[in-house]
Amino acid sequence: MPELPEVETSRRGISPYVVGNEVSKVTIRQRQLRWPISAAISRELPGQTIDTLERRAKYLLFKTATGTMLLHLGMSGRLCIVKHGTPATTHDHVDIEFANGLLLRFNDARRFGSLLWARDPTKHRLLCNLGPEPLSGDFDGAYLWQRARGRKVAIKQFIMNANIVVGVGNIYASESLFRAGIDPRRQAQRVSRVRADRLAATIKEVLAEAIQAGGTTLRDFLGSDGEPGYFQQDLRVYDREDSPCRECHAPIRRIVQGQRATYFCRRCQR
DNA sequence: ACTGGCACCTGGGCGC
DNA sequence: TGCGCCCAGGTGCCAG
Repeated sequence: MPELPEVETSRRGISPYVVGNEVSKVTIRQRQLRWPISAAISRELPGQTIDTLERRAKYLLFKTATGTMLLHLGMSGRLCIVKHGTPATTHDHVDIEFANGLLLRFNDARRFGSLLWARDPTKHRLLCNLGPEPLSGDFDGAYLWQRARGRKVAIKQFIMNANIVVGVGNIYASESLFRAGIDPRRQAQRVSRVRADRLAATIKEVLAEAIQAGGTTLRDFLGSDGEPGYFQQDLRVYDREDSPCRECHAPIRRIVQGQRATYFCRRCQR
């Protein structure tokens, strides 16, 4: 589920039901996520209004008058909006109830997600060292190329490093490298200035397209359905091992880099 | 300062 | 049908 486009899709989906509403109750069924859920969540949140719902990297930021709730979906986290009294099922770890009769439910089978409290999120240890947002003006080829000086790590792992740029997950790393025609194994420092421009552009393009596609799944958010998203049909290499490249028909290869699967076309990517 | 490897956790799919 | 194995969209932390 949660790459940056999915997190952004979730943000847009739940925003209308959350922003401007008062929290009436917090129910925590499973406190042990990636880190224990901050005790401050159930202490601070009830009685407060969610003023804004923002996203930084793959974190959702629920801002209130006294602080911010940070929510990360990890690998398997999902959010849905349901009515009060809707029975919880397996892995429904947290409910944030609102005075309007609805509640925000957090479900996370693998429990790699997290729910934390911060007075000032910009100073939080998990957020303060993050790289720029990929869709912002702060991220471009010049920046990417500059940061890659002296870096021998493979370009795929380099763009997945959140200190360099946030939000490029395993799927979109492969997809943007394919579109840029760059071999994922190439050392970061060996990507030319011109191709760094190209790569920054394809990262923005792929993420923007995926948000667009994810946006089409927003409709039945209230129904709490797990939403598949439509970007899957636009994937050119991810999860397509041995299938023909859509450009040259050579078989798509699967390799492992940093214990993660990488998919690419040997002929199209150099 | 970089890099690679491990850790956290559950569930689905596959081969036998 | 059951069991063992591998894989999964993230990312902080550790040792070298």
